[in-house]
Amino acid sequence: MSGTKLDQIDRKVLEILQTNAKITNAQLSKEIGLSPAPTLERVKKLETSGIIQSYHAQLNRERVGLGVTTFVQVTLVGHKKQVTESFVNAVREIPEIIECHHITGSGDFLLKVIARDISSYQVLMLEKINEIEEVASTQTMVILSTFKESKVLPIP
Amino acid sequence: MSGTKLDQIDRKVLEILQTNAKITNAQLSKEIGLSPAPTLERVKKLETSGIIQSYHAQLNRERVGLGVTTFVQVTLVGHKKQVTESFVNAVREIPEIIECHHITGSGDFLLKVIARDISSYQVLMLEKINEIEEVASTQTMVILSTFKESKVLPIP
DNA sequence: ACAGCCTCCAAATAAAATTCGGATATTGGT
DNA sequence: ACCAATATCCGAATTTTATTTGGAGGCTGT
Repeated sequence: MSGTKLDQIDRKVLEILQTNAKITNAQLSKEIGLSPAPTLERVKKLETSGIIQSYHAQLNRERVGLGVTTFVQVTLVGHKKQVTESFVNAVREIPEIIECHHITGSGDFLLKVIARDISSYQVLMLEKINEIEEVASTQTMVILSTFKESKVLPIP
Repeated sequence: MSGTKLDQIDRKVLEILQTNAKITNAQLSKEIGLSPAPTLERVKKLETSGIIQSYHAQLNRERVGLGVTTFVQVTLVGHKKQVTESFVNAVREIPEIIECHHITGSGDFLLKVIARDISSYQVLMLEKINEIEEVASTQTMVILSTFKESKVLPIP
C-alpha cells in the first residue's frame, strides 16, 4: 500500500484542507492541478489512512462569550502512575480544560483552560481544578492577546 | 438582527460542527430536530455573523512526520512597543511556530512549536528562534504526551 | 518488451446543498 | 388582548456537488 508516503500533491492537499476544510472537491482539484476523480481518491485515502483525523469548525471565542483563555502549569502531589491517572480522569470531566499535556520542565502538566471572564475563571480554579485531589499547586498564565494561531502544520 | 443571540438549537449546532464539521446538512437537521432548510439557514447565519470563523482538517502529527511539540516561554529584551512588534513579525515568518500568545506571569510570550524530532527542534531553536534579536531568553517545555485536546468549546 | 500496478481522466449517476413559496409561530406596540 | 411586523419553519423543486464507473496512459521490475 502506498498509503504511507506523501508526494508533493498530497502535501498540497493537506495544506489546503488544513486552511479551509470546506473547499469543494472541484475547487480543490483545480488548485492541485488534477481532475475531480483522482483528487477525491487522494482525500479519501488520506482520511482512511488516518493522516487526516477529523474536521472541526473553529468559533470566535469572544462571540460565544468565552473571553478568557489561560495556560495553567500544574504540579501534582506525586509522580506515581496512580496519581497521574486519577488526575487525568478528573481533567477529562472538566469541559473548560480543552488541552492537557504532560510536559518536561517545572511543573508536571500544562493545561489550556477557557472561561467566560476572569471571575468565572477564578470560580473554575477554586471549585474545580484546585479541588482535584492530586493537584499540589498551580500557576496560571493569562493570555493577554494572541498574535498567531495557525491551524496549518509545516509538513516536512 | 437576531444574529447575536444564540438559542439552545444554535448551541447544539455549534457543538456538533466543532466535533464534526463534515456532517451533512440532512444529518445535522435530524440531530437538532429541524428540517434541512432552516438548519442550513442557521448554519449560514452563524458563518456570516462570524461566530463560526472557519473549518479546518486536523492531521495526525506523528503520521506526517512531526513527532515533537513544545511550549516555549520567551522573555524579550525589553517591553517597548517596538520590541514586541518586531518579535511578532519574526514569529509570523516561522511556520513551525503555530501559536504565539502574549501572557502574564514569568516570561512575556508563550509559543507552541512543532518539529520533526528533537534534533530538528534543537536546530530550529538555535538557528531561528534564539536568533530573533528581541529574544533575551527562552525556556522550553517538551510535550511528553497529550491526554486531552478538545476542539469543542464549552459554550456558556 | 511486457505483465502488474498505479494514477489519471471524462462522463454518467447518485447524493447533497440550496432555493422558493407559503404556512405557522413570536414579538412588540397599542 | 389584539394586530401588524418579523422571524422561523416546512415540503418540494432546482441546482450544485460528490461519487462511481470504465478505460487510457505510464511506471516498475523482470
